[in-house]
Amino acid sequence: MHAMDMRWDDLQTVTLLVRHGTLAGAAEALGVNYTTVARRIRRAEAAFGEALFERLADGYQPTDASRLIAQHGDAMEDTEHALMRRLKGREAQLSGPLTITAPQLLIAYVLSPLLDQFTRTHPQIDLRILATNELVDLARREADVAIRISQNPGDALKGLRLLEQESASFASPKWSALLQEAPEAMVDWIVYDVFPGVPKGASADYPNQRVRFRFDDMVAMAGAAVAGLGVVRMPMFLGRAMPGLVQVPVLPPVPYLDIWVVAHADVWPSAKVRAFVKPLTDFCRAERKRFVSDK
Amino acid sequence: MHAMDMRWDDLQTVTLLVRHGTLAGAAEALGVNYTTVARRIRRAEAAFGEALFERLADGYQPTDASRLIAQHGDAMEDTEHALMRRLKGREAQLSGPLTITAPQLLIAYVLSPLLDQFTRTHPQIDLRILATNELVDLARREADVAIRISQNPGDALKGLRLLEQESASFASPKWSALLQEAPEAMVDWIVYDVFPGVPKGASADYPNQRVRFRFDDMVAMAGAAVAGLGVVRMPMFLGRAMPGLVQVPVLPPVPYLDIWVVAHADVWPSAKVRAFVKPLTDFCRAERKRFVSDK
DNA sequence: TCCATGGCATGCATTTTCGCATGATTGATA
DNA sequence: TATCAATCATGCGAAAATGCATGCCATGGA
Repeated sequence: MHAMDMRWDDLQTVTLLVRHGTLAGAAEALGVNYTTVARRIRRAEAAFGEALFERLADGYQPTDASRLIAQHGDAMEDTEHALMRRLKGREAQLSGPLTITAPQLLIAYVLSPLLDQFTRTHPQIDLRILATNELVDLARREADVAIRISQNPGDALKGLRLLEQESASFASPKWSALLQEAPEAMVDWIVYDVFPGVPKGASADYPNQRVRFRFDDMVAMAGAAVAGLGVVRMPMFLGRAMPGLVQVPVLPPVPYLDIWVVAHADVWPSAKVRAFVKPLTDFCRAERKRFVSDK
Repeated sequence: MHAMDMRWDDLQTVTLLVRHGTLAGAAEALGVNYTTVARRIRRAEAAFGEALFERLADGYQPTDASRLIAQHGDAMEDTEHALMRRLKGREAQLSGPLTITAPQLLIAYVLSPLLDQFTRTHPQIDLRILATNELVDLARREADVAIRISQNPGDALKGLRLLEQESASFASPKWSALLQEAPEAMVDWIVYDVFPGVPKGASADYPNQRVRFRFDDMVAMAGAAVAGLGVVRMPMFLGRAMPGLVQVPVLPPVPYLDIWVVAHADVWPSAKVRAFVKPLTDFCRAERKRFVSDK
């Protein structure tokens, strides 16, 4: 290690190559050609006077030295993300990008009109929507705002509870008719992977119940229910909104996870976030009845 | 703030420009031409979509945004320094640069033979010596090893106490003769800025003492003493080694600050540091008598 | 008032960096 | 076993970044 003339760009490149393991992976993360990554690595190795990777057929294998670099590079990256969040939070203008994330089904069946309205009100804001059930990392600025179905906002996040909601059992009209005629018949459940087993609180009027399918995706479950494969526990709003489904009394309405809007505390004050959250809360207040059973 | 395509090099450049205030200053710190700094700043401003500096006649004045960037850039720099220390500490080979710092006078009158020997033993090590009384920042790797005159090694540093030493009063032979003949005559002190006032513990045999000069530099004080301007309290080793000075009994030998060799804990294990510290301790043990009064 | 100094902007030539195309190697797959 | 996909190395021309020289402006002192 002689010159020690280290560029921060090269530190970042080493860090990403350790993280991804291949030139192509690191290059994509950096938004450059993979040849560039290879050359920066060579330059870094020259600067340190020490090999940082073993070149193997299936990628670059980090050495102890490069792992040490990556460890510190990760810390530098965390600081960079903190900076970017702070800068985002300072923004006052209602223009430029705003990335939000929400569960696909909430967007598809509930939020679309709000998003339509929002982009009309703020044509200068470039709204990007991540419709996914994955937990996107707000600290790393994968999104600015998240609408989440959970019991609390989470670490280092600020947020508001938008809605309380209930879930109930839904199925095809055919199933509905069958249940009415023959309550003692076997009830086939289609359940969510994360809540395996027959839902708790099922009515005693239906003595025979079993789990027939376990899915990892609610879109697919709803489709299966429409196709008549069984009964699905789902949020009220979804069962009511999906054509081809009707509520069935196997599982009476029970409280379900709340719906929150959250952002990193650094980003929360940003004008664009404020401009999004305000109409969102109004919208949810107006739509509240769709989420709970009629009383 | 739109593209947000931020390079770490540019973050570093913004940070240094905030720190130094002028293009030339930041450029020197980066080792590039100042035009390059100006261009990187323009690029960063384009990336953020926001001005980061006010161009004034006497330099670049940071805005709130660039101060925020610099704050995080400083943190990233700290991480970089930590990395460099760790890498330095891992080094096993006895070649390449090693930077040490010690007080000028200690080098000039005591350590030179050791340094001579060290470079003969390790010709592959490129030894750089910062002879200064300034506290160089070992955390920022301004030096790898420091020899310091103080009571303890300091934060986050590892070290060994090399020597205990005493100080006493020294003056020119002329003063020495005068003091012997006329103890009641006025004794002129030349004192160190950091210890203003007549040194504590001065002998009662000399009733008339005053501070005649206050200096900020021991080299100059010693020179003034040789020139006969007064009496100086200085470490034993120095008074004994300086031609033209003799010890005078105004201030009997009293304990003085210890001499330590220290390094950052991350750097301490490095082979080169080990190779330097070992002969240094041996050398100091052999020279110990020069630092205390004959008993 | 004039000049020296320190700081910055701009245009041009050079150096460095980068992306693309090609070819080689490895490991998995049909 | 043959093929395909993924990965890396290398050479070449394009693009970007850099350094240098020149000129401008403000400030402060002689």
